[in-house]
Amino acid sequence: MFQALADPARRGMVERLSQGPASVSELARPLDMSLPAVMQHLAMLEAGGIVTSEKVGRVRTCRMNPDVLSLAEQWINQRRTQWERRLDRLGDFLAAEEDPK
Amino acid sequence: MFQALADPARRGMVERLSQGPASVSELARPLDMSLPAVMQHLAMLEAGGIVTSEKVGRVRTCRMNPDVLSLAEQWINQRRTQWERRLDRLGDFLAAEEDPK
DNA sequence: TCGATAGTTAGGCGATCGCTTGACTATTTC
DNA sequence: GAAATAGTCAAGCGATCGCCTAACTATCGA
Repeated sequence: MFQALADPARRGMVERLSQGPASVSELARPLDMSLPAVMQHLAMLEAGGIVTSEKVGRVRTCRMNPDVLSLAEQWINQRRTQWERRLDRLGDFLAAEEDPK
Repeated sequence: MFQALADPARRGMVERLSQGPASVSELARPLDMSLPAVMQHLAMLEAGGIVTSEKVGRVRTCRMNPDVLSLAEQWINQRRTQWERRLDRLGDFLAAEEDPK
């Protein structure tokens, strides 16, 4: 699912979708790339759960799924804060060494 | 840099590093994988700016860089909240339609 | 100084990625 | 119902990924 965010074109699509649903060709328009290529990217975003889509008539409408994004966000946040807490404890320890009582 | 987080082995390394610096072989130990493979993963983490390392004597010590992680976190957070704000506005709009004053 | 330890370089190999073109299938719209 | 529209399937191709082994270098410890 980080996999899905690994490609710039796909991140572009997510940016577009973050401001509202879009059809496949709308997603494709700014992307200088064939439609099938866009579909493949879309498939990866769907595989990662970041995007869902449904087809009505001949147009497929894609929309973002914030839950999965929030999961990714949490994962990163946990690693980061764990590291930062560690730095803080280290700082405390060094301060205590330097000025014991 | 999302690229760097795309592989499970690398995420494992980041998890390990989030609880403190480690040598290359410490990172490799839980990973059922040859040392050169670990080095390649490490190189990608460094390329993505997520990890830095320095060699003293014969051991290379790796540590996490929270800044870049925080950047990724922000990117995700922005897309997600933008989408959620949109949903809120839409909800308000629908509520207003249903009960106009 | 000799051997063990920690890491590095190089080459190779199969799988996946990112993209293309060409052909085809549904839906509108006129 | 013919032509434009919106999307899909399939095959193929070069580049990159993820992994390996083999060979090598640089330190450290006894």
